[in-house]
Amino acid sequence: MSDDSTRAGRATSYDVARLAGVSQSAVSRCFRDGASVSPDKRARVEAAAERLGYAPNKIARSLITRRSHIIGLLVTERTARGYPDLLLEMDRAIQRSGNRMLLFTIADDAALAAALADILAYSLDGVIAGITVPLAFLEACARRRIPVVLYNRESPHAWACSVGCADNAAWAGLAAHLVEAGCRRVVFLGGPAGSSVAQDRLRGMQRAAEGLEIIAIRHADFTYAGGHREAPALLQLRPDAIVCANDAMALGVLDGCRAVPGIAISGYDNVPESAWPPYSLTTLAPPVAGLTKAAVAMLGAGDGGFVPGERRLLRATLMVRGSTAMGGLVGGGVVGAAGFEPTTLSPPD
Amino acid sequence: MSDDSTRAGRATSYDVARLAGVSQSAVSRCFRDGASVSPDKRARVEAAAERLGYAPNKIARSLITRRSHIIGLLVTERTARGYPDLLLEMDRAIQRSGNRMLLFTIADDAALAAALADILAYSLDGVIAGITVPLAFLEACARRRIPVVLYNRESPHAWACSVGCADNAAWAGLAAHLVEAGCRRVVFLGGPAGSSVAQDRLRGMQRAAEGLEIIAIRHADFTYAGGHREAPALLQLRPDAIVCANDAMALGVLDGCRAVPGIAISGYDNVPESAWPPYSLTTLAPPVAGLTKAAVAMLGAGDGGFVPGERRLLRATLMVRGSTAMGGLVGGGVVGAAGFEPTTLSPPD
DNA sequence: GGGCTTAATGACTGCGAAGTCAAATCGAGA
DNA sequence: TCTCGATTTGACTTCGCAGTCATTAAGCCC
Repeated sequence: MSDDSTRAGRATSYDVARLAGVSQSAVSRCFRDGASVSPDKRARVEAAAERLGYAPNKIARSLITRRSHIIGLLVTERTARGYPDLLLEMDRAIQRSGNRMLLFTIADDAALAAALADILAYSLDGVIAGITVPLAFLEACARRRIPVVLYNRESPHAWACSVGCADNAAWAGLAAHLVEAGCRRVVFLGGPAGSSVAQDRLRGMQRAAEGLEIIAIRHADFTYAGGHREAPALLQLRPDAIVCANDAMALGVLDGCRAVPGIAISGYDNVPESAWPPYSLTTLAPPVAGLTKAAVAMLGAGDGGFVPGERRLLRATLMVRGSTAMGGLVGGGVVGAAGFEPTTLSPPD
Repeated sequence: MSDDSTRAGRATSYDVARLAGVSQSAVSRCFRDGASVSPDKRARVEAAAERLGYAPNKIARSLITRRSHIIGLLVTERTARGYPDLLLEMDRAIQRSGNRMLLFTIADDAALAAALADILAYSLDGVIAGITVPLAFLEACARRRIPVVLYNRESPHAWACSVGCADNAAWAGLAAHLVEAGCRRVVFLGGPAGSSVAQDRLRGMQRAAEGLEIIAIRHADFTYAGGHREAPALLQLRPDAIVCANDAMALGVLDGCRAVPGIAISGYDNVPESAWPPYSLTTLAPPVAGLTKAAVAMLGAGDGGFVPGERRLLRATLMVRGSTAMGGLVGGGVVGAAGFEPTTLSPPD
């Protein structure tokens, strides 16, 4: 056949209008809600659209509606690699809100600057930032009325909303648990200096360290390899417990300390691996599904509008496992295999 | 101040033109390459743009240039969760090509249909599919000249390109290694029935099984939990080796078999965890960075054009580790800790 | 059947930039 | 100083669709 459907490129609303014998306006009305079209006209239009494989061009539409239905997610490369479930849950929540997710994994300052410029250039419908962004960017978003939700960090600007994790109770629970397990001397293995969540977690532990003595604070890079490298130095401090700022490091520390039993080790994030038998890592579990849902909801993308400056806190829970059992870590064998359901997960920098 | 930069919304090229005392055309020319503008006029325009915080609206631009500079990535939820480095490497490669990545994680057929519709509706500049897509979609892309690259799967349509992993040599290497380790009776733990990579890997192993007897083929769901669940049944078959279609399952099997030493276990993907001491998993390593780079390059997004129907194969390598050492797995202690550099990774369904 | 409200309809404009084209400007060579 | 080619320049059109508005048709009550 040589009808319009075989030509290159896609059909436009004018093509459909011509084929259906109606105006372009009528076609447009058939593809958006709230417009009134007579049943027979709608049928004709839909038949023509079907025949031409027509669907409205969302780029063109967004130019006039000023809504792209695209939401940007800003994360560091480390977060993208270490917390796959975060990306997955975000995309799920964003899809459920009727939008799509444009991913910006940030490697360095240049990449961040480019990403922020693109967010404005594409005039996205909203941004979720799992990374610390410059104040000037928030100001630009405020001026352009672009909703912003900061993930796991507080907002320095009245425009941006934020979601975070209320983990004081969980930290207190961990501290009590460690005391009960007979620990006194604790080493805290923190994250990179620039990371705001690393700071939050250090403070969280410090506030909770009732009955414990934090004999040292050391730093690694939030990775398994970093924790593993740090293990010997940590052992030299002769601690009863090593509290790590995230699971990846804790797992590395744990593997680096297997030769020395009797040390309790904990993490933060509750990544899937922490539940695996060789680790059975005690950890603090942020409610990632809830946080992502809340973040997307606060953007006001699906339904209501964006309410600037809101802050939402969800409670973290303590997951006690074998790595802090009486007498410390069990030697590496199977330690009470339980469920390995895809657990919840994690927060970014 | 009450200049234009304080008003809501962003400045347009007309605003800049007015402020600079030039035409909109001139402003436009200043922000794209290949156009000639006199130096002083360019300076005036840039000053005005700076003052107004102007940058071209990429949505509006894409309407007329027909290039959105957005590339879609289609993956299953399982892939998104299990292979974070794949997403990361993809986004890196896409960013380097001057584009952005729109992520489509697919949960079910409805989500797939919606995603494919959106890919057409947003008229993306290209699609990389790490999931099997309907032939009709490829036809639609061909008609609209939308570049498509299939990741880890062959194309059923002359339009789409594909990248894949040449792993016959690696499979042969694994088989030889197992024979040398004294293995004869092999059980293959495959993936879900619908997965094309699961089938590829089964066939890869079958072709290579020189000197080995595949005494059984069983199936799990590509997850750690699935492998762990399957372990007891596998052990009942009294195999010398268990060859798994991916690392996640292999790690689960390994943890489920620790009580029974002397069984070689291998995986496929070389995920970071496979290098961790308690696992030290022998595995086949696909060149993920190379595959992602190739996929993006074949889209022709950065420079040249898209050449339909190309196929690119990159070689996988065998990573021999402790899990297939003489006499099988070592009991769970530290097994030769080596480097834990973020290893390469993995392929989707 | 007249006057009324409500629904349906199409011509037209605008979103914000890029591309086209002809006019204007500039330089260099004769 | 004049002419010819090359560079600048701005008016105008285009991309595809949604929204505005005035017009027409349809229902409805008395």
